[in-house]
Amino acid sequence: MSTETETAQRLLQAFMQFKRVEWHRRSVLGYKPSEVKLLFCILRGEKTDSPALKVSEISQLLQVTPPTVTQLIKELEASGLVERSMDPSDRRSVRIRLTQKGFTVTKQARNEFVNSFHGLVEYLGEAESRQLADLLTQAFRYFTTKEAAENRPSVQGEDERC
Amino acid sequence: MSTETETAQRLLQAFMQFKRVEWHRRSVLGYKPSEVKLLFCILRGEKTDSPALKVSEISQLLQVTPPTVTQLIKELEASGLVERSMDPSDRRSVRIRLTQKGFTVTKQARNEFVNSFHGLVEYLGEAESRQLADLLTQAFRYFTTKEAAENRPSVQGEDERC
DNA sequence: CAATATAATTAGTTTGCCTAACAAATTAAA
DNA sequence: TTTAATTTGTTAGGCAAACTAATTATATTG
Repeated sequence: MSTETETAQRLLQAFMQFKRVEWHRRSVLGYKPSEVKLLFCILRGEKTDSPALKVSEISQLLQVTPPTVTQLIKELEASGLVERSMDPSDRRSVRIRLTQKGFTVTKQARNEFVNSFHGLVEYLGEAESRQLADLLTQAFRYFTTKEAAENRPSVQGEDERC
Repeated sequence: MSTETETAQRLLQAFMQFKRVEWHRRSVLGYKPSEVKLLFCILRGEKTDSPALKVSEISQLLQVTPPTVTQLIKELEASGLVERSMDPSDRRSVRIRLTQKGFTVTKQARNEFVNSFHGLVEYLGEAESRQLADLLTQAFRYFTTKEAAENRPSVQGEDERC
């Protein structure tokens, strides 16, 4: 077997085994992983001084369909972490922002996550960690462009993700 | 913010974005990803000259619970890709092996996968690909030992995976 | 203004996994 | 040697996270 094929198999193995890791599956502070991800996304969106994110924007950032976002927001609203508000300039749009409680919880969850990744950085070493982040990002690009090419021939743009 | 925290955040970002990549979600040859994974596992198990894998062994290799394996095997059996057979030396055990059709399909699916990873190796470069595989494996170890430590204090062994 | 397009939601489905409860077979104990 | 405990696999049922299709409300355009 060629060296390149062997490397390809090693990579495949590594990805398959890694996919099972539960760093993202565990609930944080009693909220579901998907909810936490949405909270992170909203927090990021609020950093900019533009108005709060719309459902459609969140959908693009998280790369999930609008119904998924609506569902998650309903849950988070019920928990009192986010608020809906109508956009007066386009009353079809719904702006989502964190409540005070939501802000606190999100920050807390973020801390937990970053801390656990602190551990990983210690384990791998600073330089290796950076390299891993870079390589993963490159691999991500490879797969997404490949998928895009396969699913929707000749479509460009919209590569912003959360 | 400290450099280490910044690196931790970069890693976190990289993982979160990568988690969404669909290299594993796409169905292959009309079979569900989870089914294909199981097929790979069985193929691996058959390489050794020991008897065909038992449900419990597959469960350990794939790191899923036995009911999950039973379910998948039921599907694969219905599609005629695998066969159950009783182990005469312990009639509780069920040995799983690929049918001729199953063997063909599995090989084909494997080729598809490896080919797509060929592309990744070309994209990243040989050396970088190897390093990515290594770093992912290390990260995998970090997370699994961490999880093990958190969930079941002081348990060792059984680190073989598929 | 009528037709069409867009934003969000509702309803229902799929995939992948889980836990709980159990039957059958095996092993250990009385 | 029955009885009790354990192991192996299965069934049943459920939950999380995503999807598609259809609906409602609002905007935009011919």
